[in-house]
Amino acid sequence: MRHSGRVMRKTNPNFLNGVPELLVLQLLARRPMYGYEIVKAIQVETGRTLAFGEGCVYPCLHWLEQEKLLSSSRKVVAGRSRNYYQLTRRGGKRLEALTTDWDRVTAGISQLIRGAHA
Amino acid sequence: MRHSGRVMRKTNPNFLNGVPELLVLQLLARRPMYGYEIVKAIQVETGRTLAFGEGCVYPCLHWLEQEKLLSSSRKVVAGRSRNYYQLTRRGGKRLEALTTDWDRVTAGISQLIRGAHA
DNA sequence: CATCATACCTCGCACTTTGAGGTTGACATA
DNA sequence: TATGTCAACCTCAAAGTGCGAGGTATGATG
Repeated sequence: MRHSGRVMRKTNPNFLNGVPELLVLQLLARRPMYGYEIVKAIQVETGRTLAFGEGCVYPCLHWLEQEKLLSSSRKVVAGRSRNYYQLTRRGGKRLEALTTDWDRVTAGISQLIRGAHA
Repeated sequence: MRHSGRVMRKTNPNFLNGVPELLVLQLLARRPMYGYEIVKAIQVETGRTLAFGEGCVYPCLHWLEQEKLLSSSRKVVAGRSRNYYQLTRRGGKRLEALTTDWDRVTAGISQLIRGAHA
């Protein structure tokens, strides 16, 4: 992910890296969530396979918001202040694109692993 | 991949990174190949989805050999000097492990993407 | 003989994640 | 009321990774 406002990668899609971005967008497509919640959700919903730390997720959220893929709103729930993030329309499109990319990448790798009957 | 002889990562498996290592080992499990050939093979056999450059593959090969996961032997074919790499027994075990990891990771991510009916 | 493709290699840069740190406020318990 | 613990946010240095561009040398093609 280009936290520093860089360009899109040319050859390989941002994957094999940008996974956190995909997961965050996917989770937020279901319902608005706040950062801390997302960190936990990634652990739980991947069956403990993945665990991206806060130091990864928070910067990711900030960058996504800056890019207008997410919008945020502070809410106080149960005496706690939370910053809820929500998918924008652009974010939705982005999610679609990333999901397609992910599918292509895994398909490609599977193809090679399975022995490439091509 | 730990080109600098580092330790295994604690949380997330080396994937979403170590993909090149997986692909290289997998290709060599089929038959011995030389570096340049591997670079091209990855492009072709993933259906142009992935393209790891020589600057990625060569260091990877060197590291794998150093770790005794591969062995190499120079051969002259068609007037060209080629360095053929071959999987060692250790390399085979490593490949099994990495494949398992890869399956777990993709399963985890798919689970989250598909909506986690857990 | 110039140019291209093969075949090997290395390095620096940019990017990403890790892991550990810090802050604030709520709530429990002793 | 002190202590601790969790929720919730945040940041940063360090380590890991791949990209892209560089470089060498040989053989084939025109």
